[in-house]
Amino acid sequence: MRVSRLYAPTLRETPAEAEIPSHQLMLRAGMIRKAAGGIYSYLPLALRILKKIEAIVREEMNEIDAQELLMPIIQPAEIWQETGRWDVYGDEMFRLCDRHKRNFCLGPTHEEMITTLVRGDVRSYRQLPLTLYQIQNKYRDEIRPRFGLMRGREFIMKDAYSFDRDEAGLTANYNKMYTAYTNVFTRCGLNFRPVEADSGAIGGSGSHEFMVIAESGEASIVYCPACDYGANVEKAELHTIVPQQEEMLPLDIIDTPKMKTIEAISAYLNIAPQKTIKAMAYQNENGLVIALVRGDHEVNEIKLINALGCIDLTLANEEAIAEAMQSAAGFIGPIGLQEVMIVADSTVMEMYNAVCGANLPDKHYIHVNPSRDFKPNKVIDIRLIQENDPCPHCGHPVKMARGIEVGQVFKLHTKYSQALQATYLDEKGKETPMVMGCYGIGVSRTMAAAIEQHNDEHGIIWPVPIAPYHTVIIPINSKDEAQMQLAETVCKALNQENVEAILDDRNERAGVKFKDADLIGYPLKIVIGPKTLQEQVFEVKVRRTGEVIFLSLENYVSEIQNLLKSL
RNA sequence: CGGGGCGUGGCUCAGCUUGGUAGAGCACCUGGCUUGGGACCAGGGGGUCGCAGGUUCAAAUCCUGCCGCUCCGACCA
Repeated sequence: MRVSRLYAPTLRETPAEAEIPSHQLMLRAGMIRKAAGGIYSYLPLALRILKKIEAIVREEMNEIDAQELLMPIIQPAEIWQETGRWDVYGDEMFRLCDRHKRNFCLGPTHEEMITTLVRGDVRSYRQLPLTLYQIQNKYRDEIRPRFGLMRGREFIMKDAYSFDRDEAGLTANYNKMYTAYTNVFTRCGLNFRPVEADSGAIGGSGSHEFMVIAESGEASIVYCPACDYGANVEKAELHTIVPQQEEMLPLDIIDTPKMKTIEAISAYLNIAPQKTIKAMAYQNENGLVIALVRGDHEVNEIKLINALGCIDLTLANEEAIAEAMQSAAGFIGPIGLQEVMIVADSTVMEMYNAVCGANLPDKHYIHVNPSRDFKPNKVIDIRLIQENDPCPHCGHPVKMARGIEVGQVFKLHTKYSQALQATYLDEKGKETPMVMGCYGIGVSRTMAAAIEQHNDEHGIIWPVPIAPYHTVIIPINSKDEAQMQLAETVCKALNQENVEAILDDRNERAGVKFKDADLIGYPLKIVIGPKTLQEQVFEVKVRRTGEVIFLSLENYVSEIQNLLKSL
C-alpha cells in the first residue's frame, strides 16, 4: 500500500467536538468520521484495526469451541414482547415499523433472537452444550452518546451465548469464556482487570466485567492490592462496621437552624460525620423510600434498587418530601415515620447516640440509637464503597480506579429459556429449560480503549497485534529515485514475509511524513535517506520509545520480525 | 428530560456588544523553489453566516420559533 493512495485524511488541528484522546486522535488520524451523534464511519485504517481485533476474538472463541453465526440486525417485536423487554427497554431501543405497520427494532442485543433460534432446533440433551457467537452491529439510542466510539449509538460487539444442560455446564462454559476474554485483552496489549459486576437489566446473576484501566473510563472500580478482589463500585459488597459499644443516652430533640447538610450539622454540633445518620428520600414506582446510611457514607443506588426489587429510582423532589413527611430535605429522619418505606444500611443499625433529622424544620434528634428508636422495613448493605474501605475478602484497604468496560460475562441461568420456552429433553425424557450464559466484547470500544492506554503528545502508539500496519517506510525525498527504488524493494520484501508495511511515497517534506506516521501510530518507522544509501544501513525508529536502531541491508527482514515480536 | 455553551468555506476560529458590500490561519488547486520532524514565494477556487419567520431602507449581527452539535447531571449489555 502507498500512503499517496491511502484514504486517511489527517487533521493538523483537533476538532472541537472531541473530548478524550481516543476520539481526538481517531479523528485527527483520519480513522473515523461522524455521520450523526454516536454514529461513525470507519475509514480504512480503523477497519484494519477492527479486523485485527476481530481476528483475535475469533481465534479465542473458536479455541473454546464457540461457533460463529450471524443474526439479523432487524428483529421482530414479538420475541421482545415474549420476554417483556419490548416495554422494559424503553427509549433506548431504536424502533421501526414496516409497510404493514408491524413493529421491529434494531437489535440492542440478541438474547431473544438466539434463544428463539435455538429453541426451534435443539431438542435433546445430546445437542448440548452449545455455544454460538457473532460479531455484529448493535443499536442503542443512548441518552447521551459521547466520547466518539466509547459510547456510540451504533457499535460493534462480539456477543456469545452458551446453552447447557445444567448449572455445572454453565459454570464450566463461563469459566472458559472468562479465560478466553483474558486471552483476548492480553493479546490486544491492554492493561485490564476483571471485576465483579452487577448483572443489570440483562438479568441473571453472576457476572464479571473486563475493565481497561484508563482515566477517561466511565466506570468506577475498586480493587484490593493485597488479594485478587476487584469489583465495579456498583457491586462491591461491604461488611457491617461494628463500633465500640456505648451507653445509650435518652433521645432528645434540639434546634439546628438551617443545618441542612451532614457537613453543617457535624460542624455545628462539633461531632464527626460518623456520628450522624444521612437520610436520602427516593421515589420509585411504588412510592417514597427513605434510605439511611452513616453520615460519611454514600448510598449505592444500584444496591438500593436490587434491595427494593424495583425498576426505577430517582431522588424525591421537595413536594413529595413535604407531602409524605411534612419535612424538607435536610431534616428528614426515620423516627416516627408512618407508611414510608425505610431501608437502612446495616452499619447504621450498629450506631450509638447518633444525630438524625427530626422531620421538623430546623430540628434534629440527638442520642439516636437505631436499634432502640426506630424500625426499618429492611436492613441491608446499601452503601457505596469508598477508597480505603476494607476489602470484603481480606480486609486490606481497597484502592479505586477508573475503567472502560470492554467486556462482560453473565450467567443468565434460565431467565430467557423459561420466558421463551427454550427447553430440551433430558436423559429421562423430562422437558428442562436450557441453562444459558451470555458474553459480550465491545469490539469498537476496545479499539478506542487501546488508544486511551497507548498514546502520547504525538499521537497513537498501537500495540503490534492490532496495529493497522506494522511499519511505515519513509523515503526522505520521494523525488530521489534511488531512495524510492530502495523503499519499494524493502516494502515488497517485508510484505512477502508477512510484515505489513506501507510506503509513504508522497511528495512531502520529511517532517510531514514523520508527523503523520506518529499520529497514526505505526509501531515502527523505517527511514530511507541519503545516509541509508551511503552507509548501507537502515534507520528504524520505534514509535513507543523513540529508540533508533540501525539495521544492515542484509537480513533486515528477520531483524524487523524479531523487533516486532519484542515490542 | 433538566441546566450551561455553541452553530460563519473541509478544519480551528475572528467578526455580532454599537445593523451598512463576509475575514484570518490551516487544508485545497496552479506555477516556482525546497526536501532528516507539520517550509517558502506568487497566483487561484470555495461560504444563501444551521433552518424558518419577524423588525428594518438595510440583518452573520436585533427579536421569536425550530433543528443540530457539545459540556454537566439523571440514565446505561
